[in-house]
Amino acid sequence: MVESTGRRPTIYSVADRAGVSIATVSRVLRRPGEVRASTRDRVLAVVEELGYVPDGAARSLAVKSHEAHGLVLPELRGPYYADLLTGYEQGAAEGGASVVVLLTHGKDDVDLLVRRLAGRVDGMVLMGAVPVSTGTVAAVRAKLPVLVLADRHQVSVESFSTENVRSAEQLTRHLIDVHGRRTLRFVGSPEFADDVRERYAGFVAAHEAAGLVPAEPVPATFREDDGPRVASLLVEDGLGADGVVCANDELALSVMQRLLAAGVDVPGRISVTGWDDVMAARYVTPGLTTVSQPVRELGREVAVRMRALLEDRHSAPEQHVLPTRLVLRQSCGCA
Amino acid sequence: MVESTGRRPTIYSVADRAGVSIATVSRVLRRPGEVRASTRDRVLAVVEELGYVPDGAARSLAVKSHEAHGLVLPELRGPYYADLLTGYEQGAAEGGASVVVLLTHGKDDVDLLVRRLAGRVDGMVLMGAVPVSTGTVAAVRAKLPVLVLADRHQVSVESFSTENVRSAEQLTRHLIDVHGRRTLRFVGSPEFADDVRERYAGFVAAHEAAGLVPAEPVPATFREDDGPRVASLLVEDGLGADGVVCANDELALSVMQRLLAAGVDVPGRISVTGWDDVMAARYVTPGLTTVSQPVRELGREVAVRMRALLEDRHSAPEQHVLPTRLVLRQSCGCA
DNA sequence: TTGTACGCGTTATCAG
DNA sequence: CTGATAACGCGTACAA
Repeated sequence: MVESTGRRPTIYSVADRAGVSIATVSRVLRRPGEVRASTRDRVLAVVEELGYVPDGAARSLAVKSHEAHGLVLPELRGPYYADLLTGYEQGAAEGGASVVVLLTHGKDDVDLLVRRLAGRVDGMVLMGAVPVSTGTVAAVRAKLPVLVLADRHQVSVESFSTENVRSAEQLTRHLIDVHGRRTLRFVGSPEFADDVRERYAGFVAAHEAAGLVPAEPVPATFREDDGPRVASLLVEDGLGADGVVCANDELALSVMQRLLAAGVDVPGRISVTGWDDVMAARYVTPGLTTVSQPVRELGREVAVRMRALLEDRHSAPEQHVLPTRLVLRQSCGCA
Repeated sequence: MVESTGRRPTIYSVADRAGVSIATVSRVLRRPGEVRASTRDRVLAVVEELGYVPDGAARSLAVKSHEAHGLVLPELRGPYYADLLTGYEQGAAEGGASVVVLLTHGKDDVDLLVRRLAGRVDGMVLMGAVPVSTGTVAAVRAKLPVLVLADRHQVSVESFSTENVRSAEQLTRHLIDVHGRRTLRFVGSPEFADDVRERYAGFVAAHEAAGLVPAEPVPATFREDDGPRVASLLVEDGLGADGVVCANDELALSVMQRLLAAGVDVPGRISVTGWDDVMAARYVTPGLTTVSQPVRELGREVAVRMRALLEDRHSAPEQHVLPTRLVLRQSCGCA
């Protein structure tokens, strides 16, 4: 086989030019110790000269590994997913794998894309909120290790998440016990995502523990846009509530801003809390009381676990839950 | 429970089970129209039954395309990179390509990783701020199309960026003309990144146009941590300055918070401006005056351009510059 | 309409 | 220490 006319040098081009076989070129790159120094230097010189880089696809085919993980997220707004990706990428990189990101928002053929992705990676991480059919998940699981995040609906599949119920209970309890709140509202749609469901469960638990009756949740997505609607709903309601537990910070910030704009005293008249501890939470006035999740660490741990799974595919599915941390600022009533 | 066996079905398994040749299986998947309906259905049934997904590596090898682009970023903090990635992923997906993300922060072998990545993708996007040697860039460029972002140092390589000089000049001018500021300071290290350099250039230009002498920049990275240092520096300085133009919002928010905490009136005594328009900018008090960049659109346009480059590799390098928008809030002195 | 056979670029085994 | 060669799984001329 002679040099192909293609512009990209192959292992054959290098071998030819260095006067060795392709086996030697491969060895020089993978196990330099097994090659005589003089030969090695000659080959490396040619590699450098030609700018040779092994083709990843061919390599993957030969070693039977894509050296890549798939990470499927709904979107990338807010710090949560970005931090997750950051942590995951680090953990994956430590194992020599790169990360292929698939964002599902705005795509109408998610199932197809996920299936296709399954053919290019060694393992796949699925955010619980991504709109993918159980059939597709099953098909992918049959091919490679799958880890699901922030969704523990199915116990059969291994999952990671941050603690929600107890944190939400602790937060709600704080509002009730420390700040004497009695008519709290929860903002967010529990049926929307598993973590919201758990946060509401904690909200309910705190009420029951205090002998109070929890109110029905005020439906809202994770978008800031819902803030105004919720805020005016609270105001029109004659402000029957004296505290608002929001499913995330975007919602909380937006609601709080509207309340303040309407002349409502926060936290004097009403407490507001969020979830996530975004950057804005510590810059607004009053500072937003919220819950901080170790998202970056979560991402890294997920990656590490994925690497372990790739080594030994027969370990039983585990359910991992990482602890969160309550961040008390001023919006709840704390000094 | 379905388990991943590690031995995935291949095109041969499907062909065998369906009683056809692999060519037919391949055709059914790629050009269904060329196959008789009955045969097609039989094959598809087996595909479904076995959960067959074509191996991406083998496919790439055969079609000579990785169907993937590389995106190399320093990190993922703040909304900039996340938005960029979001836009790019969308644009790439429209062309059927996935995105492999490489984060360089904290890695000490960036050049190696970038070279390796070059073997797994069809094109590569490099953020100007990533610490990669010119030699590596040259080597990668020899293999595949490379697009550089927010760095126009080398005209030979095609680049994308958002407008900096004129926007910074306009912003500075606003502080001078509208708010009567005379002793402005620029916070950020021009030598750190190309876009910071350009923003400082605009800062200088506005001064010259107004017959003022621009002060030397106050060195600072993009990190929030530098805020306190800069703020106390300004205060200790007897607050010789009546305005601070920061290289980005993180810096501005941090500086502003410290100034306010020290009892300094913002914007009464001193104006503060940022760059990027992060979420916190519209929630703080006073609202942060800043510059908004169409980052998402930028990402998408870069992806579209990359796809064009992949079609026709012989177009001359272009320098693309997207317009930005000045966002006036209260921290500059506006009502 | 369907099947055969070869090429894609690398790794790894086994002789030499 | 080095070389020849067989996989790896898929797409596709070319034949039938």
